[in-house]
Amino acid sequence: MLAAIAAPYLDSLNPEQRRAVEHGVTADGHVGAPLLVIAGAGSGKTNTLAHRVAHLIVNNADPRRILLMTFSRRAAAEMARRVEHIARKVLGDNAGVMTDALSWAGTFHGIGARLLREYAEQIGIDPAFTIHDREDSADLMNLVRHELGLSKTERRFPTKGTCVAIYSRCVNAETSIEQVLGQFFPWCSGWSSELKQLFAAYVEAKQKQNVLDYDDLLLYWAQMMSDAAIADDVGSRFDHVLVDEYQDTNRLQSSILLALRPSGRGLTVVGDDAQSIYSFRAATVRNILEFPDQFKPRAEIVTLDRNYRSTQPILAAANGVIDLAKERFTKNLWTERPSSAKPRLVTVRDEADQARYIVERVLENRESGTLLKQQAVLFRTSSHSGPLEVELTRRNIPFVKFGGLKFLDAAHVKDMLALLRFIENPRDRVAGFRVLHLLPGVGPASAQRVLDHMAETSDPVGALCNLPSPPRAGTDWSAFVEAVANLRYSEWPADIERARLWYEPHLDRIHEDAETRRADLIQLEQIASGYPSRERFLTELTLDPPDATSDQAGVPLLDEDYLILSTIHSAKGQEWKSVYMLNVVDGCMPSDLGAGTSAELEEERRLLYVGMTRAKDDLHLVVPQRFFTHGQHAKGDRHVYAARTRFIPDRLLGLFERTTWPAFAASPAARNTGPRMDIGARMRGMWR
DNA sequence: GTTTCGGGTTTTTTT
DNA sequence: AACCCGAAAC
Repeated sequence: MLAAIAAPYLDSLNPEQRRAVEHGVTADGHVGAPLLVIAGAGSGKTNTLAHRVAHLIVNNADPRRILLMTFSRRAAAEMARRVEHIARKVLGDNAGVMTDALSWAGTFHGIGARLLREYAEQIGIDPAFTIHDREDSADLMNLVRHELGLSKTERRFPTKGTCVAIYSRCVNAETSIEQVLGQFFPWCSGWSSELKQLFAAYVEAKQKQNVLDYDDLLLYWAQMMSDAAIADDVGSRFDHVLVDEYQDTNRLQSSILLALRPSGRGLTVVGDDAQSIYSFRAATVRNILEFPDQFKPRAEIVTLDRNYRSTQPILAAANGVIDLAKERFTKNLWTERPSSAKPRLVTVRDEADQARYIVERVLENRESGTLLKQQAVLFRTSSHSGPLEVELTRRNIPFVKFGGLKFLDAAHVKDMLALLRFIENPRDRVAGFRVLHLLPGVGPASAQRVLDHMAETSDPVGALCNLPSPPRAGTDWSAFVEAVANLRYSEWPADIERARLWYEPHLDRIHEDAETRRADLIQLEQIASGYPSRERFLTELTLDPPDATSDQAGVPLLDEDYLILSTIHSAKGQEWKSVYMLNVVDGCMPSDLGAGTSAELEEERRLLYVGMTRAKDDLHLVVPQRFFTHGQHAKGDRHVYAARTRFIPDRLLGLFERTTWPAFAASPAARNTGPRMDIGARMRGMWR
């Protein structure tokens, strides 16, 4: 066994990081025993993983045979960039060539899609499948539900979204309907036989239409691996498999991993049990906890508990929060970054003051040299940032928002994508339905007839061309057929412009604000021109949608400065100099929807922990006391009083600096702006 | 058959 | 408040 090349680039690492990087690496291509890295928040996890990959490459591992799975494609790209940077120190200019060959870096879903297209023939599927996102899946579920007559039951049947959620959890958690219903959807437990029937029909519909949903990308991959010959073939393509954010993977993903490397040799997983926040997606922290014992000999465990990100007071507060968790975590973080400034727990009157407080602090920071980009506002739920967005717009402060509504969720963007998908895969009924619906005079019945006709033949587009116009579609029909026929054979990326030209009249007719929407479509066209083919564009856009929205139509230019707004979920893995957390009150954190079971509550606690540990120097938790209620009882200035989050009980208060803002309103009762408490509203609220 | 209107229900986070 | 579904009007 050849000793590994020990290079000076490892000198910057601490002993534990170095162990994680060097574990099982030798210069002769030997593949080491499995490795689990427990990497706390801010412990240099990404850096360590990047060093490990670089170290493998420097020691003659073939980068084309390294599989690197990350949580998002953005994380994969960042990893590749860092690997090249590190490898360059040793390999010089060759490093670029080597790391470009790091072509198997992406998400589980992305890698799955790629492998499935490649192995399509062997497993009997058409490689030209299209991929349904969550909303498409719900739409198809709805169509199927309708066909089965489950939409007009005596008792109300679960909504399409709920059906998809149940289905998805069964698949991803590898458990039965009964178990899933009992544990997570108790109000639907009377429907288990109907749901089974529905899911069977749903699966059949997907197959007929040659579409896969998100879950299928994992499920088909896992199933494919149950064939020994294929599993061998796929497994033998890779010498090393590395998985990041392993705490947020589900059972299905761990099955895939195990099938890929049954012995665990060459396998590295990295994660933090204290940061698991995706259990709503069936992720389970048991994956990471049980990982070592899946193999014999056991996997090596390396724990990174030194935090390089946050100051000591910030870390102390975050540790205080997570210490109150029901289960003990595998480590406690420590730091050597002293500071006298405790994180602030700021009480403000209402959400408007909360927005003003943050804007003031943000501008103050910018005055003293902290770019907007180095500051972030985090929140539990996308809509929480509404009042702040209004204030930022009013004061002309640019911002980019991550999480929540996506560019691709806009109806007009979906329309365009549906048309392209329909061209790509004419059997995709959800896409076809959506496109046909755009034609005036065409409703569900006509659309269904057209799609049925197409489904019967081996040449669906040909059938479409020969079909008579539905009764009331008029001249729009021939324009549509012509557009489809032309697009079928046109060249990428020219077809997207053609598609837009066909769509624009409909856009004008359907939407009042056609002008702003048109700008989105032009932007979509620009995004599209960056992809080599229609198939790649559709696949990658579905699996990795651009996740930012901003006050401007497009994403701001890279050199511009802007404030970051993000859901805590989307803030995963990131860090900022200053972090502000909105609505640190019970009902928002924990979300009152997520406070049902104890497990859900614990996850909400970890969510607060994840948010707090994003901060390097400066952390503000803002607690508005009063919320104007919206929704059903949105009349007049009805409001409710909120309490500080239960995750920061009195005994943790010493870890924070408590302030009230604005400063002169030391006690809310001292304000003469109205009664402190609307006791009548509270009493009435008890019975709603 | 399609569109529009009204009443009842839902409720977050995302690949 | 937004959404979904069913029923009446076009």
